[in-house]
Amino acid sequence: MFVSTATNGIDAKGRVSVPAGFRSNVSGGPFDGIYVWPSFDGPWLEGGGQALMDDYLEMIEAMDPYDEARQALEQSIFGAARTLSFDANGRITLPKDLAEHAGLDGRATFVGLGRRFEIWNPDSHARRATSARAFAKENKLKLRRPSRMTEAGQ
Amino acid sequence: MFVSTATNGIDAKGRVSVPAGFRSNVSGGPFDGIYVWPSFDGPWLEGGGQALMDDYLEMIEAMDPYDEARQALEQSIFGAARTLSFDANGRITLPKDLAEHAGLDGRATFVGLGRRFEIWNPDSHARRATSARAFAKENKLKLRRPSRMTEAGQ
DNA sequence: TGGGATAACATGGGATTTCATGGGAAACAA
DNA sequence: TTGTTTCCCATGAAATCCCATGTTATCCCA
Repeated sequence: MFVSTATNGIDAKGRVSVPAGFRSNVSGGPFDGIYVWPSFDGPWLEGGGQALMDDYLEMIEAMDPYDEARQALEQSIFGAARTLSFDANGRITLPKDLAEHAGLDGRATFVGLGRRFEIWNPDSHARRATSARAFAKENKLKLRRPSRMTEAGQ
Repeated sequence: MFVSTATNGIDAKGRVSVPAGFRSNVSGGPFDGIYVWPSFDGPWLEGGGQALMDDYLEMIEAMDPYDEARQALEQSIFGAARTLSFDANGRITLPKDLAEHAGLDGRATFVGLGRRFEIWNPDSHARRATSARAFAKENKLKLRRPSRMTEAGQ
């Protein structure tokens, strides 16, 4: 599971260390790296490991092949994603266009979100974290165990 | 899995490099190349590796022998597909009629879509990608985990 | 429980390989 | 022949690998 938040430097070659906890979360499979793509919701990046992409593929393939929403999601997730593999020290090289989309300049903040994670400009993330806390406080009652929601049917 | 988008040049001989990530995705089998056919949905090409064709074959064979839809699919996919093998440098030679169908002129954009990929005219693809992003943003809620879709109350 | 030893992590820079691309020669077809 | 296709080699740019280093966290043992 991706948890916690860490900010690492981006060097002149565009390389940035992926937090060690994130790395151990995706290790084990044949692909030693992560998938990253621009969020279509705003100026940050979305990411995950092979397992997340497999989930997305399954979800998308459950949709009707000629559903416009399916084609848009395929394009915006799989078409936009990059496979970024780790070097010997656990770094990835962030492509310029991705760094640009997220407004990254020298530093990147990795935010663990369970099954996936996000990469933010540190300043933008600080602002967003503040409002997210307020929002979480207002909505804390929505936190329910999934099993509770399905008990009747299972 | 086919992911990410890349644009490569088509030279005077009709040769175009297949993105390295796509190549490694189809390597391993006896056929070192890809299958490509004109989309019956619009001016672009569809493609995939041996695994995709095997999947299509299985799906089609599950249909009734004289189902009109089956015959249309057989004709449009297996009948129209070409086997394009890689040269020593990972290029394929695009047949003229395929390039024409997709309006390719000097450059070709490969778009990874998970199990399959598409080949586009770069300009057409740029337009499509823009509208797809907007559409994906509006329809992201259609992405549901399959198990959740069967829950009572949803 | 202190404090030194050890390992893990993040970072920097140079060397090497891969990748995309171009063109020529040889095999083949019409 | 003439045009086409396949194979082979060359090249520049970009991505990747490899080694070195400081700093922090963890371990171990008295």
